[in-house]
Amino acid sequence: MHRDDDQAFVVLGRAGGGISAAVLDIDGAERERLTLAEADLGEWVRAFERAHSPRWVWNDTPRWYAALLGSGVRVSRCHDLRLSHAILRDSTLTPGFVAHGDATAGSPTDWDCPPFTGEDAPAPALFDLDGAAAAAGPAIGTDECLDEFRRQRDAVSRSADSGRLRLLIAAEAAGALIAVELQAAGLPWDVGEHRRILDEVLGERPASGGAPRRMEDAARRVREALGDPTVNLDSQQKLLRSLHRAGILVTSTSRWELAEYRHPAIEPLLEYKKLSRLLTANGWAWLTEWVRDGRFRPTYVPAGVVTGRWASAGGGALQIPRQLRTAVRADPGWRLVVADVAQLEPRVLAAMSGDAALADAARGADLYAGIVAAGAVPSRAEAKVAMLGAMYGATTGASGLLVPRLRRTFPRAMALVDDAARTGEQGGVVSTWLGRTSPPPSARWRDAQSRAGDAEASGADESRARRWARDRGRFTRNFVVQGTAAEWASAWLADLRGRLAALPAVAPARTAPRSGPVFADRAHLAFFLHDEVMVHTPQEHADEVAEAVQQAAAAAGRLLFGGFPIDFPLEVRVSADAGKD
DNA sequence: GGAAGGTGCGCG
DNA sequence: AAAGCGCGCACCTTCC
Repeated sequence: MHRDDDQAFVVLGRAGGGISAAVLDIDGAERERLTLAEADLGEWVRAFERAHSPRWVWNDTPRWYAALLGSGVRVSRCHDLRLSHAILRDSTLTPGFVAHGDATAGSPTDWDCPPFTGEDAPAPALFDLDGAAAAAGPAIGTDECLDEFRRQRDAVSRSADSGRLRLLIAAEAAGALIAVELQAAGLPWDVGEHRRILDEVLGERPASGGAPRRMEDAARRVREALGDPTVNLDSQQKLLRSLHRAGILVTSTSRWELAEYRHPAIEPLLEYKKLSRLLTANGWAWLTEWVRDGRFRPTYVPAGVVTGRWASAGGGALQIPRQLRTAVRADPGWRLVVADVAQLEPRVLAAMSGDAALADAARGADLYAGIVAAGAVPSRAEAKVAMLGAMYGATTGASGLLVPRLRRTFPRAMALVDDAARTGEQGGVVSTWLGRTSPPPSARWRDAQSRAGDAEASGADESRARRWARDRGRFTRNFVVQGTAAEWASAWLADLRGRLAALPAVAPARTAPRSGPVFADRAHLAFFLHDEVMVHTPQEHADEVAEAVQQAAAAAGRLLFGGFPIDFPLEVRVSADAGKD
């Protein structure tokens, strides 16, 4: 795992009819340029990685790394130009960073584009997008990539806080690698258990293709109670009218509002909605479409959310209902180590604001109990609702009422989110701990604000401007906390990935081949969701993995917040394997 | 027949 | 119709 400074970076891109690799030293000076046939890329990367462990620089991680992983080649580090570009373009730490070849700052370039998903181009055309690159994704020529890489390095080194930006960019790149690896390894999914749940909850699936038995049954009871034998329960408008005719004067068909009424139609209707959700979101069709060979392989989209959180595409990976969690099951002889962080966002808020009182309250496993102990509010339930209200910007109701009490007890933490809200309301931008900056307000938003200031502004103009200002304030208030929590989570994942890679492989007889060539013989990440990870591991390494997950959390805390005394306690569970129940 | 918007609900 | 942030997806309706 040594690295020599003469081969610190390799920029990969297209040139001529093949692929060219620019080898750079630690100062970014080019030492060598190689031309490779596409078919030789995997073997060359494997050898170069083993010899030099460089940071691989490429336009867009999924475009390159999915194919490499598929041929069994893993890399330890990369620099994702597209993701870094998005950070540097908006960050207030790099005000001079303007898109390449772009006369007017802010107008989109090749680098401002969604990630490659494999869907906009057939697999054989993976590296075959020469001239069409702009439409389908970021620039792909080696020279263009090298150019952009140097501009990004310059911008970071000139920045007011290059240390934080380097951390952010490295964490983002690690996340990009991990996202591809998560999809390649997949989440072990027990199809039999999933089907058992469907049969039990929904009832048997009729051969004719109609709704399953229990759903039909619930629907029939609703129609009877409403005296409306044909009403379509899936049509919000028709259902609403039918409810009104039956004297149920709801203003929506949401479950929380329906639950407030007493009528024989309510119970079966709530039942119908619950079953219908399971059927349409995660029913038999979902299983057929998304689970192959015992693995659920969604596409993860790092920084797919403005705050830097990950999004997902396909299969609703980030919305797997708790109801189905028992279908997530390790291969025989393997275990799933499932870890989640307790109250990540308020802990991050304590650290980034340097609020020692909130950090004290966060000592131990339950931050909300600590808030009660600090005397801010009487009960845990109130502590939770107040803290969420403070981070989301609640102004009314129980939550809004409690927030001022937090302000008295934790003035520094509350000042940070209140300042972020004020800045947003005034049209400004805010930044996370590591320097990801929120997008500026839209032209529509600014127009609305300036129109409200005109002498002839109507009352409607003014109230709309105020409402939009408050909406934006709640967005920026939450941005700083949610975004910094995402940074912590990326650091956690990245550190954990390194620790897992250091664990030994298992013997061929003990492998999990469905996890793919790179991960079949070792512990690997299998799922990630904001503040939760799952690691699929040979059973004999489960204890070490559990320990690694803990150590990675502690390391992430130190990496972001140095010596500031803040805990990130995890709940860690080790599952049984498919052989037990 | 498809795009766009609304509604509702799953996750954090 | 959430009060109070961020998403993705399915379904219905409207419009072209």
